[in-house]
Amino acid sequence: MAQIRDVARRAGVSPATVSRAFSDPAKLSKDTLARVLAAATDLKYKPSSLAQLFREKRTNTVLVMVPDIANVFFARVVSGIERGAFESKLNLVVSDTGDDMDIERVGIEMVQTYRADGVIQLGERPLNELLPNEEHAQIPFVQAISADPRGAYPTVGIDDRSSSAMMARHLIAQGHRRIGVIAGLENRLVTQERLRGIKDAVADAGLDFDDTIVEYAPYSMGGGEQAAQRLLSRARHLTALFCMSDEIAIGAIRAAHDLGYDLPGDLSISGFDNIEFGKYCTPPLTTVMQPAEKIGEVAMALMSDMLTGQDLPVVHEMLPTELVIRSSVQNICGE
Amino acid sequence: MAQIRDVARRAGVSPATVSRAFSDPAKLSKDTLARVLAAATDLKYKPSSLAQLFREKRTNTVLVMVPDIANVFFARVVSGIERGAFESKLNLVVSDTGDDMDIERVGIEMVQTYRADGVIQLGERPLNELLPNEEHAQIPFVQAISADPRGAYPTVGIDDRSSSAMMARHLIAQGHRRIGVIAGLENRLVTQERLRGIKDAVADAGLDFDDTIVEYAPYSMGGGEQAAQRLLSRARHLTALFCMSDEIAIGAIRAAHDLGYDLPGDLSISGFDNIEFGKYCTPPLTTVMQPAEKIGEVAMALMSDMLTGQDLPVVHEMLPTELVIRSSVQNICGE
DNA sequence: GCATTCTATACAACCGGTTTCATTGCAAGG
DNA sequence: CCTTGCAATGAAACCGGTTGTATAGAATGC
Repeated sequence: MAQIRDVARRAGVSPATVSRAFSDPAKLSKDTLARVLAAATDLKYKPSSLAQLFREKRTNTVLVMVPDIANVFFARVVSGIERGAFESKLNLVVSDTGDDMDIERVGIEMVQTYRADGVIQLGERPLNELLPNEEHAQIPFVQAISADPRGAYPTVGIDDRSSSAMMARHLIAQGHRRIGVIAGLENRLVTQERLRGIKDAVADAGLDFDDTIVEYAPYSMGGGEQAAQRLLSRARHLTALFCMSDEIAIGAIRAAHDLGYDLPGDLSISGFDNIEFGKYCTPPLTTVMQPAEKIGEVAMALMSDMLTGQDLPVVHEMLPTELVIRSSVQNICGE
Repeated sequence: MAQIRDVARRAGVSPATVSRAFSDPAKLSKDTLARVLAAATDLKYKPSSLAQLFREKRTNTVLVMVPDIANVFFARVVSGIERGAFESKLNLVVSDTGDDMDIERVGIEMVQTYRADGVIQLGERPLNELLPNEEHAQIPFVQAISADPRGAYPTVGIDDRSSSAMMARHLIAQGHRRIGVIAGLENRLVTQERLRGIKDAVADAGLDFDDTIVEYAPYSMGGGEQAAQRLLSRARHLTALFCMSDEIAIGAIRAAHDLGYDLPGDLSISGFDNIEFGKYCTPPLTTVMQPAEKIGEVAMALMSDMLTGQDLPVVHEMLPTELVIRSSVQNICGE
C-alpha cells in the first residue's frame, strides 16, 4: 500500500504538504493541491488510520457491552447505537459479555489501553463496580436500559416504575383483581422497579398486593414458561398474569396453553418491551412499548457528546413508553 | 496514564527492558524482572495498544458486516462469531450494513486503511462486487450463511438445497400434495437454492411442481404475513405452506389464523432456521435447524486461520442441518 | 592469564502519519 | 529601496511502544 512519502515523492513535495492536502486543503496553492491529489489517486493512497489514530491518541471507537446479543431487545438497542455511531462517524466494537464481570472489566481496560474511547454499557453493572480501586480514571461511560440514575455518568432508559404501574392500572381497569406476577430475576434493578410500579398501581386502586402470587424467573421464554407453570399450578383463580418481559410472557402463554387454558378467555397475559414477535403471538400480546432503537441512539449521542464536548452536565434521560393494547388482555368487568 | 519510560525510570532500566519484561520475560535476569514488574504495578502501567498495533501493523480486529443486527438469526450468528473472537483474542467491530453496498464498501476500506485485519460478511454480496477495480488487494474475507461456494475465499453455511429438499420430503411424506411456497426475496441466492431443493423433492416423489403457488416476500414476519394472505386468498385446496424462514412462517401463521384457518388441522406450515420463537408459536413450528452459532464460530475460526496462517486452501464449509419436528405440520395421510 | 562465548542490558532506529517551527519568496507599505 | 507581513512549503520532532545491534561484564576454555 502506498505511503505518504510515495505520494510526496511523486508530487514533488514533502510529506507534510501531502498531509495538509487532506487535513487542510485551503493552506495549499491550487497548483500544488491538484498535483498532490492527482498523485494520491494514481497511487491509490489511503492514509493509515493506525498511524493517524496513534498520533491523535483517539480510536474513534466506542465499545458496547451487551449481556446477550442474541436477545432481540438488546439487538434492537444495538441497532440504534449503530445508527448513532454511523452519524457520529464512530466505530463500534460490540462485546457480548454474558453479564460476566471479568469480561466487562476487560472492556473497561480497552479504554485504558487506548483501544476504545468510551464504553456504552447495556448491562446492569455500574462503572464503580468495574473499576475496583476507585481511581476516577475518567472513563467516558454511558449506561443504557437498566441504570440506576444516580451514578456519576449519563444514563438512558425508561421509567420502569411508572411504566409498570401504567400496565398494572390497565389490568385493574379491565376488571382484573387476582393478578399473578412473573417477575424477572429478583436481584435486578429493573425487576424491583417494575414490581414497585405494580404495587403503586394496586395501592392506588385501594387494593391489597398479594406477595404470594409472584414468581421470579430469568428474562427468557424458557424462564417464563417454567415460572408460569409453577405459578399456575400453585395459585388458583388468577385472572391475569403480569409478565415483566415479552419473552417471559411468550413462555407463559405456552405454559398456559399446555395447562389447558383458553387464552385470553381464561387468563389475560401482559408483556413488557414490545418486541416484534409479540404482535404475532396467539393471542397477540398486550405490552409496554420501550423505544429500544431510540434508547440506543440517545446513548450514542450522549457518548459522542462526552467524547467531543467538554464537561457537560450528567444527564439521565428517561424516554417515554406507551401501552400497546392487543388481545391478550381481556376486559372481564362484565362477568 | 503511565508510559513505558516512566516504568523504566522507576525500575532503573531502559524502555527496551520494560518492553521485554512483558513480551519475553525469560530474557531478563530474575532480579531485573522483579524490579520492572514491581514498578509497572506501582504505576498501574498498561501498554498503549494503539502504539503496539501501530508498530505491528495489525489491529487484531475483525469487521463483521451484518445486513440487520436486529434479526434474531443474524444476531445468533454474531453471537457465535463473538465466542470465536474471544477465543482467538480478536476484537470485533460490528457494522449493521442494512444490506447497503456503499456501507459495505466502507467496511472493506477499513481493512485497506488498517482499521481491521479482515472482514466476515454475513450479507450476500461477494468480495469482487465490493472491490470495484479488481485489484486483488488480498483482503482477508470470509462469507457466512448465504455465500456462493465458488468464490476465491472461504465460506461457511449450510447446504440450502438439500436441507430444503429434506423439509419438502417430510411434507410429502406426511401426505401433503398441494404445498404452497412462501419464498424469500426472489433475487437472493438462498431463495433460489431452497426453491431448487423443493423442486428436487417434488420430482423425486414423482409429482409435478406447480409454479403458480409460489409467493415471494421479504425475509420478515410482516413479509410472510402479507405473502400468505395473497397466496391463501388466491390458491385453494392448499394443505401445507413451505415457508423459507421461521419469521416468514410466523407471519404466515398469523395470516392463516386471521383468515379463519384452524392450525394445524386445516393447514400445515413449516419454517426454516429454527429460531427460538418457533418453539413458542401456536402451533409450535416444524422447521429446519441451522446451526447459527456454530456457523459464526466456524467463520471466525476460518478468519483467524487466514490471519495467522499462511496461504491455506480455500475451504467451503457446509454444516449439517436437522429436521425439527413439532406440531405445525400434520400427517394427513389418513384423510 | 588471555581469548572466546554467552548473558543481560542499553542505545537508537523504526512504524507512518501530523504538527510546530523555520525558511523562502513575494506583495504591500512607508 | 528597505522593512514588514503573509502565504506556501519544507525540515524535523513527535506519538509510545518494539526490536536489531552494540557493549559491558561474567563465565568458560585452553
